[in-house]
Amino acid sequence: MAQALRFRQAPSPLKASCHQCSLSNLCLPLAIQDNDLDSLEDIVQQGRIYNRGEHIFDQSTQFRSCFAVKSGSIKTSIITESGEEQVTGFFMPGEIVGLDSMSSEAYACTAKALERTSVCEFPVDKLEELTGKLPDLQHHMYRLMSQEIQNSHQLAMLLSKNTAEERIASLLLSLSSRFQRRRMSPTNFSLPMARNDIANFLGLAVETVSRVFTRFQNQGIIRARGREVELLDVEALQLVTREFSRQGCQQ
Amino acid sequence: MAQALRFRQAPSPLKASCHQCSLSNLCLPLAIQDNDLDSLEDIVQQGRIYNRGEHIFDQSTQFRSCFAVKSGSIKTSIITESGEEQVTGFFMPGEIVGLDSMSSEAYACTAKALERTSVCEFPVDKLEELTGKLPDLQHHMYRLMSQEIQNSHQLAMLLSKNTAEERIASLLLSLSSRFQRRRMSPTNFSLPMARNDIANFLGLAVETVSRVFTRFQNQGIIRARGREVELLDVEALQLVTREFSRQGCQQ
DNA sequence: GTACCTATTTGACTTGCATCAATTTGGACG
DNA sequence: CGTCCAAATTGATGCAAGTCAAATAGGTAC
Repeated sequence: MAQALRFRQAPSPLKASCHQCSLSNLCLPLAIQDNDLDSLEDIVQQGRIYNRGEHIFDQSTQFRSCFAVKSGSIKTSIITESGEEQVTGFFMPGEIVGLDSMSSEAYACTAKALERTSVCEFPVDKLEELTGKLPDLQHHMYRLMSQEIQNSHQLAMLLSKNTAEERIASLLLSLSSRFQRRRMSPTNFSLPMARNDIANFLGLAVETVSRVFTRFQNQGIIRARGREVELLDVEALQLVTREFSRQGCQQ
Repeated sequence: MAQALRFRQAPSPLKASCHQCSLSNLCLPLAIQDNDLDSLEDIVQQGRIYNRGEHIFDQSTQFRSCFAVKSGSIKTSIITESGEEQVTGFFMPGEIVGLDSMSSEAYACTAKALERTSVCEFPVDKLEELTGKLPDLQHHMYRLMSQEIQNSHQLAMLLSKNTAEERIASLLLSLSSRFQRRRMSPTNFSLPMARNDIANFLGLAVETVSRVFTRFQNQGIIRARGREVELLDVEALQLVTREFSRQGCQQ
């Protein structure tokens, strides 16, 4: 049984240490027993560090691996034949990127570091092999993928039914709860992405995003300076996200 | 080796026969070897027949099974706390419903028969057990779920970037190719869903859907009488879906 | 066939957000 | 510290699609 007394020496450069990772309660290790963690470590590769703007992988190149974000953040986007970009998601530490590519030989999207970002790499062939052996891990993979389907449905709903204000309030609250999961302040954080990415993701024009930010600010709901955001009135934000169901509310 | 001479007698009422199913090249059997088909048959239950409007399962009830459509068609939708409905998908024979619920104890959406519909039921606990034993089947599950993520991203893109005409053209073409996969006419089919469902799915008002249909009809691109649709000019439809990337095209 | 209800279509009007245009802010770098 | 370029903001205007309202068509039960 491989547990206890592990020396704090540096791991071999290509092998990640899930045992020591602070994200083990969010990432894949979350799913499995301590004594199976070694077999996960065996297949995980410590990815390199990416600077802002660098691509972790590119749409249409050969699909090899999924990636867990260790630090920093990633945006994924699809490029259409006509060259339009659609941002499909933002990924923060502990979250897994690349699950949407498991249906094909090629990556279905491009993943780009929004800031200085480090990742762990899971080669899919080995990952599939391992999930065949560890039912808990397999179950977790199903959960993750299913969760991503649900997220995407939520996004679709947001895009098809909600106003600009509601979309932005939802995004802020989503980020807030994701920061909170990592035991960071849920009301005081720095947006990893540009206004442009927010706009694209939410199906809005940049100008609209900017206007809504200032409107929220004037209403005293948030305080925003550049990418620094403070949520002053979370309840008000939550109210905004459900606003569209109001019936005859003036103001 | 279980193949050849199978008598055409009725299968036991609760057990489905994947061997004899005409959809075996679309559905789960697609993924696995002939000699593993028996183990799939062992866990599949022949579902009952649902009349139009009946629910196959309901959001927030205990998640037990995924379902393959045998005949007919199904729409899935999410109901928000405020009672709004968002249609998240349409499922035709050979397609699998319920994959978005595998992350939770409860169904993430409601599945409703759009017409007289029969299904096969895959209890998830047994399905997970089986995919642990059959790597090909596991791989196929990953593919299916990943494909559903991609579909949903495509939908999000459609909703956030495309006009009403483009959205409807896309839907018609999607249905067309799905009919074609089943060796039915890709240009002459009957819509399983009401205008209302189309509108909801595509984030439009019913009136807009109706107007676009008549506009397409006046342009000679389609012929539509109620739910009966004939695609008269598929190329024109494809052109419409890419229209938004035009630069300075008048008419 | 007639009555009734729902789905669909058509028309007139309104509006939220995109688009276009012009500043202002902010970060990177010599 | 000033220069330069990209990001963000603010203002003015137009339009695609929503909303409201009414007519028509389809489908089902009696």
